[in-house]
Amino acid sequence: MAKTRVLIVDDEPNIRDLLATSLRFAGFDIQTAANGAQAVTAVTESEPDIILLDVMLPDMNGFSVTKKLRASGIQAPILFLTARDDTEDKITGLTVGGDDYLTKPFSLDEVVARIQAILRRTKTADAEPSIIDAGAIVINQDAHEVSVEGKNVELSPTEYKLLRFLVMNPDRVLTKAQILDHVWEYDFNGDMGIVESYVSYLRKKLDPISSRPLIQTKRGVGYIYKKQD
Amino acid sequence: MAKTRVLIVDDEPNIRDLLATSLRFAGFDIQTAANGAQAVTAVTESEPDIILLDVMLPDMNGFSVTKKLRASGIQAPILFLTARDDTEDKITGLTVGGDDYLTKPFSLDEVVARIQAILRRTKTADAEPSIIDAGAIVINQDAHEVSVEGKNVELSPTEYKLLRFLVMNPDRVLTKAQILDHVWEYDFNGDMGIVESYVSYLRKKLDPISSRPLIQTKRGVGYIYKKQD
DNA sequence: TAGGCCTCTCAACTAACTCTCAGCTTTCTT
DNA sequence: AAGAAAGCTGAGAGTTAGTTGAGAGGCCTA
Repeated sequence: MAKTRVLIVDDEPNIRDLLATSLRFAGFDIQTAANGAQAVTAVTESEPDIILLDVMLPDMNGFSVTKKLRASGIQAPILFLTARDDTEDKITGLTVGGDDYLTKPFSLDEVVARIQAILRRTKTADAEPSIIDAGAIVINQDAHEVSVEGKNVELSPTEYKLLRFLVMNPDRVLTKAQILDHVWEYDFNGDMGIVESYVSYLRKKLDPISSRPLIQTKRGVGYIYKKQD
Repeated sequence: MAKTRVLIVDDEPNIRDLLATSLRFAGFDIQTAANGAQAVTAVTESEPDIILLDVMLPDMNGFSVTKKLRASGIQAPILFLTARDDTEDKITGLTVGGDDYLTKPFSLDEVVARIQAILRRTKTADAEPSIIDAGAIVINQDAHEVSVEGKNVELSPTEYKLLRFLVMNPDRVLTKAQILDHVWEYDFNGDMGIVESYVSYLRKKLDPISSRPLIQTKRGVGYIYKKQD
């Protein structure tokens, strides 16, 4: 299967680069545009499979761009990016037809997860549930549910994202810096102590119902989740 | 089974796009026309299974278009779209046969439901009632009746639509934005607090007669209805 | 025109979550 | 064996998300 083509439309170069780098690494084929006009040009040159679109662009807003794109016959789903405080009025009517939105500042892992969720839903008509099955831990992404050896666990949003990141990268040590960069919002500026805290929270919830410690510490390096012992 | 072909006839590009995107995602094969003349041309090219027709078009009214379509031998049922303040006389006489009408602004979920209702009625001669059977909750769409574990519940129109949307997407978290975009009329521009209010109303009616909480909150994500626990 | 249902808004309240910090334990180094 | 570094965790402050009651206003029916 060819690489999925993603078009990133955002006027802030920082965000654009952050997304481009991160998504390229995640295996996507990336194109970027800094405003609505460029976006319209870009889609005609190479039709993307999905579009990441900032709702507030210098030349036009999300609705106008969407309209122009749709008018050019583009049917690719759109993941809208909005500022936290835009979220009441600006997004209504956006999550139609497989589209979705994400508020800035987001976490990189969340962007990838959303893209995959959208593509899954739009590609296959009747989407089978998206399940990450990694041995002892099974995550149902549609229902946002986690089970350990068959038993359900209730997790807070951050605990969920952290565990998902660990489980999606099994048998690999992830440094605290990597975890911070992927799981926390990109403008988070506390220290890595928070990762330790949340690993602790997870262990407190997971280990009592598991037959073995699930998240292991690699001292001086980071944390690892192993599919089997 | 091949995809159902829907022809959308409306002069407002916004509405056309909204409908096209939404219905395409719902699994229909979409064609569009901006006026009566285009509509007549379109139906001859590819015979639609159902037509969504705005009653007030720039070049001719609903009666004329219908007459022309019928004259070309098209028997597909028509779902008329009318403005809220259009008086009764604009509609009377139109909804003969399997036809029906819907007032603007409508909700997207409602459009899909109506289309399916019409197709059900016109396709199978002896219409068996359309029942959504999702575990504890059973919805009879023809009778607009809801039962929880066999017991009947009276719901207001909005409560009904909200519950239907949740029940038609079981075991999947639906965000407040998705719910707002599908269940509420497309021009609604209040905030998502209303979804919370209506979930609260539903719970007050459903939970007392149910053996388990039916609508669960996924904090930071949305709401979910699970077929079984 | 009054009464009743319905929709929607608002605000108080509650529960849950995020993050920081400090003191503790474990592991490594010399 | 002692000290340093790294990691763990409980407590708590501050914030945010979700729930619910009260009520304004619209619309329909009697």
